[in-house]
Amino acid sequence: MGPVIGMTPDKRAETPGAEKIAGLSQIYKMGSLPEAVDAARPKATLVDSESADDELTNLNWLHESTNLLTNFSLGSEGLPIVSPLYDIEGDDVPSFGPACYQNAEKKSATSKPPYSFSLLIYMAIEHSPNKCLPVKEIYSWILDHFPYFATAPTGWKNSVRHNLSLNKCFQKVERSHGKVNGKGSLWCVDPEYKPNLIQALKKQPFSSASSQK
DNA sequence: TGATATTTAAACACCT
DNA sequence: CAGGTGTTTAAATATC
Repeated sequence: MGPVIGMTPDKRAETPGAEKIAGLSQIYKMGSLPEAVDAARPKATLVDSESADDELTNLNWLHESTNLLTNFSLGSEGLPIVSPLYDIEGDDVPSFGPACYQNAEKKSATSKPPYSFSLLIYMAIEHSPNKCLPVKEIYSWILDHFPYFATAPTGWKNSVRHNLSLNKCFQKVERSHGKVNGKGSLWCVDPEYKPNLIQALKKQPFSSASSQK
């Protein structure tokens, strides 16, 4: 049978800037492709146990973001200067300017954020204190920062999960001992692909919207 | 125009 | 058993 008979066509109509991303597609080709991907991954040294889940609403950066707003720097052309703060090479570099989405955040209050799900997930994970998040927390992060999803149809969670499973950028880390909360695994960003994601983020046209299409 | 990415929907298996 | 989680397939559409 064929359900899925075309999603409401009007959906497309209202996602102006959001579509332009194609970020990953590009990086997939230009970036240093997978190769050693399964070779050695840091495994994300799982957090000890739970300190992760607790804090996740921590939003430390959020505090700053208030200021960031002011601090926010748009590229000369409106490109999201995502990072004067981190290097693509520094594998750690925790700070990523939340400022970038701060902006998007506002616009996406009612409209779809200009980021693909992969990017959304990436941001959520990167902001967690331990760089690892269970799906549930990913949902929360997205909801917190992109209220659009609060009212969006429920399918987006499915999409998030779909992305986690499908996208090589994300790796699952099982909570081996003790299954702590007993709920699912933690997800983190494959360091190998991180640069790619960052690239994609940089490319976000923000909401150059208004003229796409 | 074809290839690839993204999004969305849905079915299913597994686990708690 | 129900609900959440994770995987997979499929189709429509956008972008390169």
